[in-house]
Amino acid sequence: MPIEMPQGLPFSVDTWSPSSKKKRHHFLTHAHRDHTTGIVPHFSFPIYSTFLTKSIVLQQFPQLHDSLFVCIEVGQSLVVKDPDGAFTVTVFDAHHCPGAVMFLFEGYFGNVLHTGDCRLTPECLQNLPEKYRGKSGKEPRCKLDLIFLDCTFGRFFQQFPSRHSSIHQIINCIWKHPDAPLVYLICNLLGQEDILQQVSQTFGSKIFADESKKAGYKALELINPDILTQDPSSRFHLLDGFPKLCQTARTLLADAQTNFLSEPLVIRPSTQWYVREEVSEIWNSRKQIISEAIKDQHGIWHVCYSMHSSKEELEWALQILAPKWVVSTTPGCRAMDLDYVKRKLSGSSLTSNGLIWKLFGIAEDSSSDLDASVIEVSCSSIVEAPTQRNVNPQSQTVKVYPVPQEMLNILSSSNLPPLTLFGRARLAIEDATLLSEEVSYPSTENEPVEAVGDIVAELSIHDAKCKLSGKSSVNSKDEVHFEGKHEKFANDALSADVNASLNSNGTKLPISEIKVLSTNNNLPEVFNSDVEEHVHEQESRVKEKELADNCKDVSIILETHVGKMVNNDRIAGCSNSHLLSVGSSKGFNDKFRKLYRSMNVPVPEPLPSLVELMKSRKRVKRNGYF
DNA sequence: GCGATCAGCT
DNA sequence: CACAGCTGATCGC
Repeated sequence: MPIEMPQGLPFSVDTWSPSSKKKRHHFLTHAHRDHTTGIVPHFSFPIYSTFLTKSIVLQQFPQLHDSLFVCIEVGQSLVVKDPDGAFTVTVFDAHHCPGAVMFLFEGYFGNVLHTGDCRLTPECLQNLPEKYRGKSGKEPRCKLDLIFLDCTFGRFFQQFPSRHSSIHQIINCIWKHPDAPLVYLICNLLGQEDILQQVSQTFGSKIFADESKKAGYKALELINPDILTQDPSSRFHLLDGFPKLCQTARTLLADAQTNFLSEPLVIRPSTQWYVREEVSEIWNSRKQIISEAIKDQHGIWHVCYSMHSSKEELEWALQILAPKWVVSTTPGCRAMDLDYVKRKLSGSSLTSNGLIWKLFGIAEDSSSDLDASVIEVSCSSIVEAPTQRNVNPQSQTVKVYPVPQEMLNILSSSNLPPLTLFGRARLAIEDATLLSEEVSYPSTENEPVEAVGDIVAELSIHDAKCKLSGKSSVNSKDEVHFEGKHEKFANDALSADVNASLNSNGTKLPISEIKVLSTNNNLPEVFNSDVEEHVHEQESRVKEKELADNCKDVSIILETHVGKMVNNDRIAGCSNSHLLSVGSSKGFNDKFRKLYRSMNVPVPEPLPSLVELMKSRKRVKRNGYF
């Protein structure tokens, strides 16, 4: 659940509302629906995202136009020019779902990392610039001023298996049930493609996906079309988790019984079942790592598959990054549950961090006494979701640790919307005066912005007289003019919005000028000595590089005003470049061994039925010879 | 009628 | 409390 950025930041991340539309730059971390809610009525140029995220979003919302997006890939940096000062944004893999990234912003506002939704694995952290990572218990050379952190499971103590391990558990579950004639996989979320790919690869079979339920796996068709089949005789079926999964599972099992068939397998890779109180309590009391699939009373096999970090992973990441300030991007003030945040607050170093006050639009004034007592801050959900009905402003109260006196004054003066320290930035930026506010920010104590990555492009945003012209391509350094009745635009919705912007902004619209400054291959360094991880890292680099190459010249993106740019081949080529040929028996054993080695797990025993078959073949041979 | 928003469900 | 996403009800234009 994304949150609005504080008024001191010139950009929005994953929010599409009238207030975030007033920001000058818009970033999209990934294409899950809860991060694109409102994008159709409240989009605004430019939207920065990866090529893959853009492609999925355009598929979901055909009303949007390709030219709204500026593609930026993992490992790349952009220098974005802004009236308040240029800032650099660098993109890192968020290990959440295909196309999902974290954004690191470095500029006059300080150094801000927005994780989007993420699984902050060691590998994920290693990709961040070295200066922001503390090593061997030491603090990093350069501290992040602020992290917007995905605290979805910040209250969940249970360790999550790695995604590799989760997929292995699924494969093992199937392996252990050779008699199951059908295997139903509830995997139609963006982010579960790896499961289907690995299952398909391991068992040498494509996965049946019902054409009538196409809406559920549209993104999958874009990312891994090769592993799907329309042939219902496949042993593997994609199953929709909705509606009433328990009932569906029971029906499938009962049908098999009626027809004297072996039980089918219904496998649900998800974290949801494990985080339910009754289940999580059992796991916590057992102090066991979730290492295999579990069957519930409905006959559904659950595998813990998480696209978000556990509390443990978050604590570990914060220890490494040692940020000055943490804001949860998830509701419920969950950053407050993190030990790092609690320690930080009790350390009461808040007054020294004037930069943060400015970001949140709070003047740093004379009285800087610290009130060492614990205070209660009203944490009304009405600010978080102003459009929600039936909300009780008094419903939530959180404990906050020592807080500066001026903060107390501000909170009690009540002319500002409630703000939860460290819990959640929830600032209704209703008065858009922030853009015109003359606030001079001190330069950060940190070193000057440095560009990291493959491509450094410069983007300058300025107000340009808006003429609609029929130009279908834009060269870099060209100013973009719009003229007349926008007949060259293939998409009516965009055109409508251009008109809307013209009206509301008095014929002015911010236009970007993009200039590619340089290209180099300085991808972020890797310092881990673990060879396996390093190899994996290299593979994902190759993938990233391929994607990056596809978007090398940022101006290309702007040249695609007309016609759709959703290029299935290109995307398929990227994601499947390392895919083994499905269904091929040639060199199967080797590939299996490689697959399992790559997952760092023992190679499983062959299927009992296969062993039986091999034995019988040997018997036949023997009988033939003698 | 259409689109936005929300509750409910898994 | 608790993924992400779908469906259907409701509201407002």
